[in-house]
Amino acid sequence: MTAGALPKGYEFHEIEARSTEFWEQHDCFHADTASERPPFSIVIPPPNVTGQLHMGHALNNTLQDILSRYKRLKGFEVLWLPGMDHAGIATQNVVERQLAAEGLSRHDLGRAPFLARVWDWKEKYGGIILNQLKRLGSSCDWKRRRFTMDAGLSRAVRLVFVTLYQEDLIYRGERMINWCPRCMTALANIEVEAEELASKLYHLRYPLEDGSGDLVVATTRPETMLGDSAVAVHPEDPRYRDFIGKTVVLPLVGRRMPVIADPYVDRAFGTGALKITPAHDFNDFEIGRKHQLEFIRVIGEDGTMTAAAGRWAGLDRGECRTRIVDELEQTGFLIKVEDYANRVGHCYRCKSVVEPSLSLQWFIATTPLAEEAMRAVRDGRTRIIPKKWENDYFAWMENVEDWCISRQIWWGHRIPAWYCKGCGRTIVAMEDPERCPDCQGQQLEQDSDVLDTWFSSALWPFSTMGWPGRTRELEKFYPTSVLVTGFDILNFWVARMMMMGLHFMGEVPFRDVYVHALVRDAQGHKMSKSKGNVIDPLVMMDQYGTDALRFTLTAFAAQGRDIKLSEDRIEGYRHFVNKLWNATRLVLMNLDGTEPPRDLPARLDSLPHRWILSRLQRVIGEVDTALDGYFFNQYAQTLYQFIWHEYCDWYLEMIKPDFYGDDPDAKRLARGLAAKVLETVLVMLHPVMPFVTEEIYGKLPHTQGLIMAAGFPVIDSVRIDSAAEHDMALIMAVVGAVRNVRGEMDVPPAARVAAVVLCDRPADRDLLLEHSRTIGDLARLSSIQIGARGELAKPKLAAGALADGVEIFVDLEGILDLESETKRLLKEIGKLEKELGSTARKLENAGFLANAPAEVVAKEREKAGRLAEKRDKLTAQLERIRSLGGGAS
RNA sequence: GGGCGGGUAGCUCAGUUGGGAGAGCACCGGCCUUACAAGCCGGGGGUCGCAGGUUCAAGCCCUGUUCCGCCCA
Repeated sequence: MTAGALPKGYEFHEIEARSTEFWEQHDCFHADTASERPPFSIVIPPPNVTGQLHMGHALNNTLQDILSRYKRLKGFEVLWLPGMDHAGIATQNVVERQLAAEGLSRHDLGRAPFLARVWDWKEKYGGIILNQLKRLGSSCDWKRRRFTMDAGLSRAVRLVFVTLYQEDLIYRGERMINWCPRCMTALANIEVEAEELASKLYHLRYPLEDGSGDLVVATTRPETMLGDSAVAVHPEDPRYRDFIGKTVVLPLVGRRMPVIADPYVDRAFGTGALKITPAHDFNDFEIGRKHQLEFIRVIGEDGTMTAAAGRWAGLDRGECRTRIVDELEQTGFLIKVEDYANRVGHCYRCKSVVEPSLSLQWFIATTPLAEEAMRAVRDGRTRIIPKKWENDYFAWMENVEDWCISRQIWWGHRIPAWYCKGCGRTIVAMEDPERCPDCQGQQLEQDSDVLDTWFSSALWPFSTMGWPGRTRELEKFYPTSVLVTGFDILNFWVARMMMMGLHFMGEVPFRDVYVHALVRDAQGHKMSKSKGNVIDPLVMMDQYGTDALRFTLTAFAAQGRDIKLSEDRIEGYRHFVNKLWNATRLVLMNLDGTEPPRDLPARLDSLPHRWILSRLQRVIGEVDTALDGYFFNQYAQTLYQFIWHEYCDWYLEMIKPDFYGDDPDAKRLARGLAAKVLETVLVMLHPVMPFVTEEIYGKLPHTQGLIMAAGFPVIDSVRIDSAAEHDMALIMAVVGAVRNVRGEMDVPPAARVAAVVLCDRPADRDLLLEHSRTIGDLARLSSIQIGARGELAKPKLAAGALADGVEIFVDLEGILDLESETKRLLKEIGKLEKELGSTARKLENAGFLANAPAEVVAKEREKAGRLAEKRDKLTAQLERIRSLGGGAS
């Protein structure tokens, strides 16, 4: 397809919509399990079914898309498997809020009708984020989309549960857990976020029963005193040695409690005496078990005080604290109150203060699973990139605690455990049991809890591919090639996938884990709705185009650093999209509807062509290195620099005369090469800017079909041409020198000036002579004379400049201001002197000459010579100007 | 208290084997030069947090120190 002129600006709205629809309709990203191509696979970190696309998703999926498209271009059979998780607590919350608006609770409906309602909601609103991902250009295999509550995945969940139970790796027991009184469910430790609060430290006096004195304890939670069953001191604390074994009387309550000794107590904290509430604190729980203390639950599931709290029963825990403090103060048991900053656990879903609580729950014994998961990273079966995150992974794995997997909600995978009312036996089975295998009783009651959402997410890499079936997907695409994710869920999710993958598949779930940064606002703050600093990716795509957004995120995705994003930057990169578009316009305009030759001559004579091809080969290499090593920012910067500042700024400018000239061969060559180089960079750019590249690619000659089917360019080492690069550098330097003079002297672009170029090296002189017309065009010269020193007369009133040993005089008769030219030369000479100084110091240093590699010394010598020559020439020019009456300074 | 990361131009950041401090944006000056004013050309600007050390040579390696951020207790 050959097209004429392109519209003047890139209209992304229509083009993006068209491409997205086309890709989807033609199943462009469907992975073929029968393909002979080598596999490359990614499973998406499943967004919540309740989710809306935010910048974190945009980054995460842009990076996955870059890898997917890159590998597709490289000839891999790519599977990028999309889907969502059911987000148990979050989704239930959403639907419960809807119900609340109708004045109903889920209990009013009952379990089955409530679940039906959640499914309804899911069907209606649950797919939003997937459409947003499509809009972002994500090249997922959409036909293979999965949901953690799908029948297949649910079966996998059940099999895993049953198997682990049979292996004694899942058990039910009464343990301390974190309880969210708002969500009314247990949480895993990892789901609790510690947040610093300005609170108080209350010093309470506990009198000894025998009247011989008092113990003062310090606590941030005075209401828990109602559940105290001991006071602990350090066994070696001389202050309290005599108290050990005695009995204290709990104020207000009157309970008699022992004073025990335990080395856990921190003598330096508070008073050194610690009240022990075994049912409401993790550490106290351990002490309580060790010393066989009484466990008294005074705070209930809904956050109100229980009957065990006596006359405070029914009060909210906060209210109770106020009342207790009042009463203690009135009765003289409150000694003092200090301000105290402490870290308090909050529910990561609803931000309520969690209540450590003794509770009967299901757990996974994680330690045995963690062993293998650590080994897999240690021996490199899975790499974590950047490597520093391995520390976090190991730190967590080494101290891993049993994972509480039961949740007291309804939306999720129901725990496949039944309790026999007859004999009390627990039955865990793949198929729902009808009678108890022990007593044959039919009074079976299923556990009402569901599993933690992360339980099913932990199976994602293989459950989505059809496990426990032995599918072709698993065969071809497991283990997956890479997992791309944020560090915030490294332990929530990645660590658990490692454990489950290794245990059930016998293989790691992914070869690489690429951990990317968080997207923050321009000030470096986390984006949050409450702060109002959220930049909505959908709005950005609307305003600047998806490619601009994607390119921005990529250009900033340096390993190990957070991304500080602002709208300005997105706008800035939209300019790049536009630049690319306009370069294409220029090329197409000059093709003039012709089909230039597809194949390039083996040998090219023209310098700009040789140069751009040589640079292109190097760029191909740099892009490969960058993407293979997950250096996304480098990938983006390399192409930006090459396209804008080499291809557009120099190459296209230099070949314009060929386009406009009469030489048919030169014209054909320029047309062919300009198009060829553009096509090549488009392919390389396609992974990050799928839309604009697809659109442009279709308009170039010789291209057929979609850009994603084009092969990724391969370095053609024959085209690497150091001589051409060297020659171009000289021409660029000469042009730059003239432009510098013009700029400094405020010569308007329209004014053409004459120049004399003096160059003693014959080879360079020939080169400049050969390209004198190009130099004249680029530097806007009216005439250019080139010769050896002494051969040509210098213009009378000229500004001089130097480039690589070449001396250039720009004739500024009528323009030159002697004073400002003097100033300019002095400035230049000053800069040279400074540089020369540091070089000279090195060369005078005997140690440097003796120890540095010969080539480094030679380089330094050469540099010193060059600088000195330059300085001398400029000084001579300065003398000339002064002799003409320039500034005396 | 422990661990990790960071401090480089006004801002945001590159700098992957130690050997001439870079980019983008912003800023200043000149331009509607027929792809692009969403553009072109030129320019100014840095004691690489601080102090030591290793080395002929340190933004880079080592030690200490300070500030900021995150994680854990």
